[in-house]
Amino acid sequence: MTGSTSERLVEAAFALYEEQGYDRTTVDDIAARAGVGRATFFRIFGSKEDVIFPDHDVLLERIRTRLAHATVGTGPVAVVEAAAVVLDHYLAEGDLARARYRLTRTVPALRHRELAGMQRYRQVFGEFLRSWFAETGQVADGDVLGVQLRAELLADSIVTAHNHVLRGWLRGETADPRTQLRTALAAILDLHAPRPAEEPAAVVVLRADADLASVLPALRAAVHEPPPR
Amino acid sequence: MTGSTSERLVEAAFALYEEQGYDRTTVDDIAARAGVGRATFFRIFGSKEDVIFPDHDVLLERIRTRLAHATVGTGPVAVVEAAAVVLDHYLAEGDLARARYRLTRTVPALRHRELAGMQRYRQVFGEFLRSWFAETGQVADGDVLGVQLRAELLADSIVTAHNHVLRGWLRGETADPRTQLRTALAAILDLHAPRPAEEPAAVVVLRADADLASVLPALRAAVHEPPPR
DNA sequence: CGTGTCAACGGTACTCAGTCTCACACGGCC
DNA sequence: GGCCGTGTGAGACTGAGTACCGTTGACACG
Repeated sequence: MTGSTSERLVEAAFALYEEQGYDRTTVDDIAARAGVGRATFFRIFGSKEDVIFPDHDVLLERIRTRLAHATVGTGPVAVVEAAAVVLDHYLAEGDLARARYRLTRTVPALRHRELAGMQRYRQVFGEFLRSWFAETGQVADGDVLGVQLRAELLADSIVTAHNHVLRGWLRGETADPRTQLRTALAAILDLHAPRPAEEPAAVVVLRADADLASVLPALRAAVHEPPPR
Repeated sequence: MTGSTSERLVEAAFALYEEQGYDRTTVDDIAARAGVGRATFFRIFGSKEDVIFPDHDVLLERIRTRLAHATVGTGPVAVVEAAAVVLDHYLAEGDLARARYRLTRTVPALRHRELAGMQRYRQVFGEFLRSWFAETGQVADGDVLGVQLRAELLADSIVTAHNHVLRGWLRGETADPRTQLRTALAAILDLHAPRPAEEPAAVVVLRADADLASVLPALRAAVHEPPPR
């Protein structure tokens, strides 16, 4: 037997779901194929559906920490990179992600579970954006939509854009999903940006794989420097 | 016994879910309280969760017919009224909608079912918007986001705005939810409307995988140089 | 070396959602 | 009367998910 118990269960589940279909596969089948007891399956994965999904808790925590490091001026950067964290995870999964895609398209129960998972990402982004809008005054006090709704709307867009790009890659239609996501998110952030725009505005999205704090001073300096004549 | 079998089952289900909790209520309990057999329950409602939700199929069909009557110029009007159809349905439910709200906030299984229901509305709006965008040329051919994604984004916003207004009313915070929905949707449609004239704005997406210094020239150029007219 | 502890696992019994089948009652309809 | 479609109740059955118990094995500590 290779791999941990958890890995063997995941492999067995994916294999059986694809071979004989989700409905015709029992948890007993999966456990037997992985060489463990049925109880062990339910100890590791709470349900028959959870086996095929990534560990959302881990992913959400990574997003939260990335967003928590955002300062007043770097909200958009943090959002883009947080979304990129999730995308990168799926890209790294490769065939596993593709197999999951085939299943979620076919089995309603799995599609619903995926929806429930996505909602948690919306909430995390939404909560961040709500406080960010409030702190930075991005949304005026007398705004028609209000801070709460504007945060929800943008959070929806972020998640939807991510899923759109991801699906494109899963279908093999996208060569460079990472830049596609960044481009899309830049356009979306521009769409949601405050619109007293008579001034020429610039939305700059950077990828700071290294320490963000170390980049910020240089970035500020670069922006505030007089242009070379 | 008053009302049809279906109505009695709904009443019994709501009552028992609130009295003793969703998990501690069995379908047998509901059927017994309504004075019918267990099989009858599953004939009318497919599952234990479906009892408390409105008939989405009917509602979706109403939306589809309303959207189908839209001409090239009346897209936004159709969208607003289609959303209003749904809102009006919930408003007419009154206390029933409020009871459902209490349950969906509390019980995860019901929250997930609600999410699955909402997705269908997103799809209906999304499909309409996609063809409407394509037919009217609302979205340019060389658009960064593309017709498909733009339709998804706007569909998300419509559903989210609806839910936002509805929740506000369910919590007793809103006096006039109908006009509030129309106001919000107007603002959202404006947000997603094609930008009239190309204002001097620069969206710059950079990858700073390497040294920041190597990127700075491009950054300065983007920030300070006037955009090509 | 013996012994306590703790975590992971297997096994089993139980509840209950959901499906299916069969039998029965009721109402038209010829 | 006989016939048929429909709605219903009853009961059997599968399988997910939970709870509990006993076992094993690793790892200390004496």
